[in-house]
Amino acid sequence: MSTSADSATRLEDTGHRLTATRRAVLDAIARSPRPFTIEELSEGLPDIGRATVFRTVKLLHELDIVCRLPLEDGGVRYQRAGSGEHHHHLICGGCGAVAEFSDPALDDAIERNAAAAGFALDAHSAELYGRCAACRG
Amino acid sequence: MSTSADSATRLEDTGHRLTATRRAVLDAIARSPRPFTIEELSEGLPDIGRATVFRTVKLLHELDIVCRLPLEDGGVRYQRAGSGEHHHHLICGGCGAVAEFSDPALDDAIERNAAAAGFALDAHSAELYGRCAACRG
DNA sequence: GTCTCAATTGCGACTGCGTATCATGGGGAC
DNA sequence: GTCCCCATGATACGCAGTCGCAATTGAGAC
Repeated sequence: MSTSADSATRLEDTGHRLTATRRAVLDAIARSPRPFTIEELSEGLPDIGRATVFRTVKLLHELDIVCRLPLEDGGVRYQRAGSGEHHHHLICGGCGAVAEFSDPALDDAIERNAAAAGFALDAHSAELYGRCAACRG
Repeated sequence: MSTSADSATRLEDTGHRLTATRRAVLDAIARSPRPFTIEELSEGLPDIGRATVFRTVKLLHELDIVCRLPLEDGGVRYQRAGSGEHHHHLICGGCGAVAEFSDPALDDAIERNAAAAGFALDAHSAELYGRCAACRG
């Protein structure tokens, strides 16, 4: 699990300033128990401008400190990146919980299909939507 | 390959009216050689209101007549649904070409991971981003 | 410490995509 | 033809995200 302090280090290591504002955003993200929207994050940080929250989350996404979750309805939420490793998401439509998983077989299948079509793969996304065990009860 | 006429039939079969406006939208989509944005479609149909184009494409998407392509940059394009069967997309970042493929191994991997996490799967998406053979030349 | 300068911030205006409202028009069952 | 209701167009609106710019601030140089 990456901490707010780890993320701060990553920011500095990549040549970005570690400002009080960014610390506050990182802490708010670290405290968030579940995937958040920019709006929610911004509400919890009333002294920080909305544009800055957008800019900061965008930066954190570029640094793989947070990951972006495209939702089934077209909306977007963000979440701390667990390990930094490549992974996919299972998103519960009931409670919004997100589980991460990685599976070499899945990645293999993706690469095989890209190669078969003559594509050089840059990136891919795979999101699974359903109901978690708790929401099926 | 589904045609504009097939789509018209599907519209009527599902209890929707086949109006001149909808025919025009279906024809414009059938004529589109590559994935289109609502904006592009609307430009080609100057006599049809923008809201109507949005409404019509949304309806066609619900009927699986067109499919929605989320792009790497967060944008969205649409495309005639090829077969109506379940499939995934390879999207070229160079020329915008989209190739469809389906792969039971990929779907198996997805279902296996959902089951392992205790999720009941409703839907999933898998988009692959890269460069097609022509754009790599 | 303090100087300095580029990175960062906040504000507010702005853009773009998509939706809601509502009066008008047109399809098709009868 | 009549009637009802779906579909349409125009426009206003809402929302997410970005831009421009002036003011602020971090952090290395000294």
